[in-house]
Amino acid sequence: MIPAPDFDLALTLHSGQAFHWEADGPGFRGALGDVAVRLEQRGDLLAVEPESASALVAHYLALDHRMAEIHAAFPPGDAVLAEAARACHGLRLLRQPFWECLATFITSSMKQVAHIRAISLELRRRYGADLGGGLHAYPSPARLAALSEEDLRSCALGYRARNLLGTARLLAAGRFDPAGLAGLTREAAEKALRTLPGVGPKVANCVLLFACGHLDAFPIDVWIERSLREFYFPRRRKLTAEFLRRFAARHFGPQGGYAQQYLFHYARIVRRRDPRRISEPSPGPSA
DNA sequence: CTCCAGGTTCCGG
DNA sequence: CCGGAACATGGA
Repeated sequence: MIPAPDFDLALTLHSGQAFHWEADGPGFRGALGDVAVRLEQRGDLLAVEPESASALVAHYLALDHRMAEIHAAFPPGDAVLAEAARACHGLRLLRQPFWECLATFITSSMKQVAHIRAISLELRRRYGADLGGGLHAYPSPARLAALSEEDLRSCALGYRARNLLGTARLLAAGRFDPAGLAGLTREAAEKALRTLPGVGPKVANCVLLFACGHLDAFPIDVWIERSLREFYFPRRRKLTAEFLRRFAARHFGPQGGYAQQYLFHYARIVRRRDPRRISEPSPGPSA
């Protein structure tokens, strides 16, 4: 048992950061890197099996993030963000292993969350180390690099197969060193990541936020774009990616990553409740 | 059947 | 620099 105040395990594991956790009764099972663990929340405590993985789990779940300070740094007058943050109480930005985060988000483009999950689990099952109990580690760059594009396409990867394979081969060959990102600024790290095939601004920022600890990273996907458009710029004709990026950095500040994750998840919650609440990108009351 | 999904890349103006 | 289109697959 480890202390986990202001934390919501189910919310965190279902917030679209990692895609491989499986419900197991009131708890969850999954691979944390190459360690199989079971997690179960009991109030402000977290039961971890095996107990020897407790420190690993606490780090992965970012239980040390000081949420009060993070929320205090949000723009004071932003009622939308305050509402989203309230709805997402207990959500943490994970510290995921670099490679599986990068790889899963390369496979995420133009895919629903359920599809990303299916692809991730299939890659693990076929090519990942068997951890017992039906759990598998994410296959290493070297393992994937040895496969053919056809192997990957048969995991329902579609056109993403080429990108995943290309990136896996660059890492396996030592032509791209993840450790080299550690000392870089967010901007420099993003630039380096974007040299990889299948990694554009969105995927790069996901990796920076969910794996590299850059809490100012702000991935802009279709959901965030809709939210920003609807809540912050309902009357503006066109919103370029660059404009939104600058706005987010200025408005949400150094903890923008948390704001982003709250807005992302909130938009999806609201949409489930009422599909018309978050509108399509088409502007204007002409309908 | 049509539309869309946590985008990236390439191409023509 | 900008808008558009191609890219695979499956669920709603």
